Amino acid sequence: MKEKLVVIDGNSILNRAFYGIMGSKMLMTADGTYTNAVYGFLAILFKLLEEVDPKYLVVAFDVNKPTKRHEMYKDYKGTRKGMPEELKMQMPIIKDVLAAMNICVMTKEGYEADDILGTLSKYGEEQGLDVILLTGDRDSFQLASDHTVIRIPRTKGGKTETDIFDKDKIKEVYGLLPKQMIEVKALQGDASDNIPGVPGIGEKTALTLIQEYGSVDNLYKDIESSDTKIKGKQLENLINNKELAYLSRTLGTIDRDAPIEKDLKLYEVVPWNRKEVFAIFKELRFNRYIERFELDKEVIDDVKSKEVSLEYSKEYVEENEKEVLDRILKTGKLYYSFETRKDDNLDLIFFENIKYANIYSEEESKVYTFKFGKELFKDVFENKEIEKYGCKMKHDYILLKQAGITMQNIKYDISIAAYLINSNLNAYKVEDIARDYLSYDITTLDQKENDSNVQTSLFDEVAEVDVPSEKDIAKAYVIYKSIEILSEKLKEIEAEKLFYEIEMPCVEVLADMQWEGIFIDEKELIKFGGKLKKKLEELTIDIYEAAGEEFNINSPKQLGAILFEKMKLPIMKKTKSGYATDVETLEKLRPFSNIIDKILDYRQVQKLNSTYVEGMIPHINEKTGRIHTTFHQTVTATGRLSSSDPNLQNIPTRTELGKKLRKVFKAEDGKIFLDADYSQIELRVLAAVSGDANMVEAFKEGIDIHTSTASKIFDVPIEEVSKQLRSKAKAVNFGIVYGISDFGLSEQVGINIKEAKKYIEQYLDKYSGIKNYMSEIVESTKKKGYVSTLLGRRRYIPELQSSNFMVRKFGERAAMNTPIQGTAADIIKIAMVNVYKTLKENNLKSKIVLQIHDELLIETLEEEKEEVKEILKSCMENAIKLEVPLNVEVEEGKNWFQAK
DNA sequence: GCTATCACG
DNA sequence: ACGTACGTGATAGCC
Repeated sequence: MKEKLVVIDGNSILNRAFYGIMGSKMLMTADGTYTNAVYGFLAILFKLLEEVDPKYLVVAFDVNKPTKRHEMYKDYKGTRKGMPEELKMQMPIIKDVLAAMNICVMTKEGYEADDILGTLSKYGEEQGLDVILLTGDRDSFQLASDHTVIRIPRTKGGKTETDIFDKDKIKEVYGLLPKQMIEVKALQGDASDNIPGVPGIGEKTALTLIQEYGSVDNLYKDIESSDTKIKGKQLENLINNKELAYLSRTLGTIDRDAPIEKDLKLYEVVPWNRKEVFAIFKELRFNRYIERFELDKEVIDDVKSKEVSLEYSKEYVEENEKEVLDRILKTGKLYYSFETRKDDNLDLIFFENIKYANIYSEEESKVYTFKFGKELFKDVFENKEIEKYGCKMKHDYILLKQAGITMQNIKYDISIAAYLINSNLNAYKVEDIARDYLSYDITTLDQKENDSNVQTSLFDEVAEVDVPSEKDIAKAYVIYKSIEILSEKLKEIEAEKLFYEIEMPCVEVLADMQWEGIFIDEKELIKFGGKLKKKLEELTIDIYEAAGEEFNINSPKQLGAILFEKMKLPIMKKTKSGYATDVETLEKLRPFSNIIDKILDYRQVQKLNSTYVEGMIPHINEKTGRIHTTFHQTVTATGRLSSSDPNLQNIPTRTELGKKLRKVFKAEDGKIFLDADYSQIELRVLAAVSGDANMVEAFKEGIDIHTSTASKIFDVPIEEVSKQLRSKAKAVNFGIVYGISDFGLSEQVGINIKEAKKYIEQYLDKYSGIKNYMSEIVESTKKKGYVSTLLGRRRYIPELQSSNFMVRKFGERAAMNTPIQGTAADIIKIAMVNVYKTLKENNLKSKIVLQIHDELLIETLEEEKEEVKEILKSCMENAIKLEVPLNVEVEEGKNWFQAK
């Protein structure tokens, strides 16, 4: 076997990686440094190294200066936009990484990476090597030969694979020799490099011509002879643009004799400088790669020196605690972090309590650690005059509540600030913020501490050390230190009002909701579960009988085998791993067998039982008998809340059976639920932000919006809108909010794409304001990189910069949807804050229990009921002044089912 | 840990 | 021509 030389077109691959990576969420550090291209580049590189295991490896880059091609043709690459900033900033990073990996990086002034590929492949062949060129650029096909293949990566569902093009493959695809690809390009040109080619000749024609004539020379020989077959416009174009064709051929020809350093020794693959690679990966947060190559093992000692110069001192306060505390708090500002311990005996929500309180003194640049005690801290945390600065303060609020303390003046939560700055990240812990905004790594602080502890305990067998955690101490400092930067950024993006007036007040509201929880009748729930289980047994028997054998109905794989292999039902749709068996697919199979009905029933009942009965029971708090869901304020990209453990924002309501579950969510004895719902909030927001006259008017007039839409797009009078038409219009309205596609609408409504397209055209015709709004929002998002809600909440949409059609389209839909969903989220948050405040001010005992995006569930007393109804309606409807009225309906009931 | 499915707005 | 509605979280199966 021959030795192998791999040459990579660095620019091309980096570019691919930049645009190709879907989960761009995780690939940007919070301070705006993008890392996705570097990450993707490495993914592709590692994969290749694994597959090919080359002896020699070179990564070639373009030089950011004009090349000889520019001299020949001043408009060369003239249409190319500059690299987006997000990609440009990754250029030096990848070079650092490659340097640390001791990989040969090659550039040559006046030449492009392509030319280096060409030259090295020639040289490699001469040296008797097999050459593999890795690039995203199909121009390189001209370089293929018996000993040179081209690999083009493609991302497929997060996995990177490469298509291999050798001489034969090119013959197969294009019917041409590699060298002839140059000839094709001479005629076709290349839009991305602004190589002109012959006007009027595209890929198809160019291919056909070269297949027929072999080369540009031969083609013109034929044209210039008398009996050419080519005629008409095409002939004219060819004749008139002969020079362009030859210029394009020259421009498109890769130089195989660039004056670069040819020395195999330089290209040899050698071990990495692992410490350096580790340091870079650590900074880039490439933990996957660190683990994969076990980079952390040997380097842990080295990091210590590189890491953190946290500029604070610390002190454990053992006496005169009160005085020390008072002295620190003279500023009226409390920067704190808690260290907690597990606590099985705890009678409330969490199984942990506060062990130490770390408090940062700005004046002394010092973190004081106090043993936590209610006596010492109650006054401090309940003092409304002292501003509290922390991280994840909802959590702290509940920890304090468990100690009998109700935190007041929750002023500044850095996780919330970081979320507003970039809502795309998936963690906003102190550690994350320290890393992203201060370049500190505080995650290893205790490890180091432990290491030294272990050593001492060798001598002292029962050295049960219980010293305060270094990491938790550092947190108090980080909270103080990061606020400067976070606040500056908040100001920069004009999100201060959103932060101080909506999100921060919301922290207490949510904390209180979580603390109060919602009552659930466990007995009744279990009874309901019993019924479901019985039903499941019956259905199971029926299904087994219909199938002729027993199998696991819950396994899509086994179910697929039964339906499509054994029973030979028609296959409508496939998934990656087998047959699709989702509801829509099964619905279509209904006519073929009565097993389908049973399976659909089974699925529904199984879902209810497993998720909502069995899944709910462990969440019933032993002491309170209530469910304390966790509301998340920093999860969604749009600004909505989310709920987990359990998720109480997706309790069934769409089916009769599922709805019954809501009966077990009850108001306490003597109390009653109020359920307040915004009607059509998203469409109203759409009307308002787009200012579309027709839609605004419909809402002002109080006409049913779907009926109104139906009348508009189907061109029938309002009175004559049938149920069917209304329901179709409703789907269109929904579609619009989601960033409509004809395909999506056709799937939803069950019509063909053409018809769906017609509906949409009609819609955008009648609602021209919405049409304009949608195209403007996409444009501005593309330009700015983010969209904003009415209240200035930002969402970055890097997908919009993608060259991948699918990814970009997704970005467009997200850009259209976010201002709508996000503004609605802003509005209900304002409403919640106002409701909470008003209830409190009026000394009412009512509590907000749940928020379900456009709905608030309140637990109230009979005697407060009417007053609270008024408060709800007024706070919610007047949360914001829009071009259209907001409409809220309030229902009441003993349980959630009734109140809905 | 990933995939498929399905619950909600 | 690309393949397609937006935003979430939980469960089960399977590797």
